[in-house]
Amino acid sequence: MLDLRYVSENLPEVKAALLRRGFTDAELLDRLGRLSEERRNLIASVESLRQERNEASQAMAKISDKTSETFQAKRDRLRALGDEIKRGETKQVELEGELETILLNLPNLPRPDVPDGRSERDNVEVRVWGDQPSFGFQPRDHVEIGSQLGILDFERAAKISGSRFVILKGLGSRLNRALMQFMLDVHTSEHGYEEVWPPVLVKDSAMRGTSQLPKFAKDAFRIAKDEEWEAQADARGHDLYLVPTAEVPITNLHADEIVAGSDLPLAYTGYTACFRSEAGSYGKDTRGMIRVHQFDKVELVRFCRPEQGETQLEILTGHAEAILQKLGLHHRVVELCAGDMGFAAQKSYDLEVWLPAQNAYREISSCSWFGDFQARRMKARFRPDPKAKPQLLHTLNGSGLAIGRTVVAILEQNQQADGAVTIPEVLVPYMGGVERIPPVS
RNA sequence: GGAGGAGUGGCCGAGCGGUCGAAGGCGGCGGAUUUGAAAUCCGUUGUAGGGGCGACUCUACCGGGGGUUCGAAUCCCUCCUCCUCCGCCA
Repeated sequence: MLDLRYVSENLPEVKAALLRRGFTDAELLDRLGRLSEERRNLIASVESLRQERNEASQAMAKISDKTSETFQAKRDRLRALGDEIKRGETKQVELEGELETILLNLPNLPRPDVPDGRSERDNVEVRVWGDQPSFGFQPRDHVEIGSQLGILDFERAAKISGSRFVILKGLGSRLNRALMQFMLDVHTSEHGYEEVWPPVLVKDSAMRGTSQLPKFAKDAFRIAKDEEWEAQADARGHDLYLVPTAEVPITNLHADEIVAGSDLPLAYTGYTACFRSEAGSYGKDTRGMIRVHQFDKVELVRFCRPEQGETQLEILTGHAEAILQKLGLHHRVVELCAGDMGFAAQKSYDLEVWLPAQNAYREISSCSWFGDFQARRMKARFRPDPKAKPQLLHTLNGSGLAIGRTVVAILEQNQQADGAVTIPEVLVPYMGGVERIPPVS
């Protein structure tokens, strides 16, 4: 959420910045400006009425004879004053509700250094790591490889849960588990993150804190979705969302808190299953496990002082990238253009891993710096030093990494002519010594 | 699911319907004392919004919301959360 005061006082700049990311509703911003002005005037008048009432009320307390005519007269006058205050308060609640609705639907402002652009085609390649693996044969895609090795089962997943689900089996399941362990181990013991195992069902306030709500409700799975179910008395207390990413519960760790400046930066890593409805992605990546309703991910979350944000983003991106490097997976880093960034981000890097069967780089991690955008929604603050006033934190997060897509990349990049897949060396200990998933004869 | 109990400032804990933003303690910060530290003493210490260049000032906030009242931390209603016991359960 943007700062109301900042937006009201800098309308032209805000319009220009939002335009860069394709937000063209200038009228909405003008309306916000008018409402903000109205609110300010209203507050001034209501407060002076309240002051008048407070002073008069105190005088009332000093009148000993509560039945006297003067007391009665004053009381009647104050009753009218009280009504007037109430009307003003009601109006204020209305205005602030409208303002909040607008603010909750405004995306973050891209940093000035974020490149212009409308879509992912305009993203800027920052660096490429490793070489494209070359095969002496036509590389197959992970669906083919996984099905043949008996480690991925899409048919049975569809039977049980529908489309866009996958079942991992045998060494495939083990690989998934090994990756989770490996990533968490690296981030905790080498990168200094504190490990967190959070709930995967969260309240709407948490979803609002990190900006999945209110704008992207269609993308999330919600418990108590239909009205009939919701109407049941038993359903109360279960209005929860399945997390689309561990970012939600982990970032909200410090919602409504004031942390000590001396504790910053804070760094957390955690694994969760992630659930996404993939609304509006019909026909996109329907094959395989690139885009499924449920996947596993290890997430990195950092909290810092505003002035640390820029550096922290580089650090966090490096931590995510280190996983790809240790796994020996060819990939590149791109900086997202203004038009391709997520709603809450003010600057983002994507890590894209090479998928030979698609002859393309595909996103495997997105690392973002949100400024105080999420912190304002969450009321997550820090005290710069013990005497100072609290300030909004800056938040960052990134996948470290999406495990499903990592499995895909390993299968595709490490496939052998005989149909086997080699296990990256760093994972072998986590695989109980298994060095390759053998071909089925 | 059943039965009880409780929600006050960073924490603990008082609080007659009216000078209560709220006693006291702890913690934090500043200072005195000390060679240094501990102990002790003194002072200070919430958040948000509005106005003012500023010193400053006004308003709101005692789990959330609503109500009664001239006036609510204090009375009423309601919701939420937490704790204890019983039942069920991985």
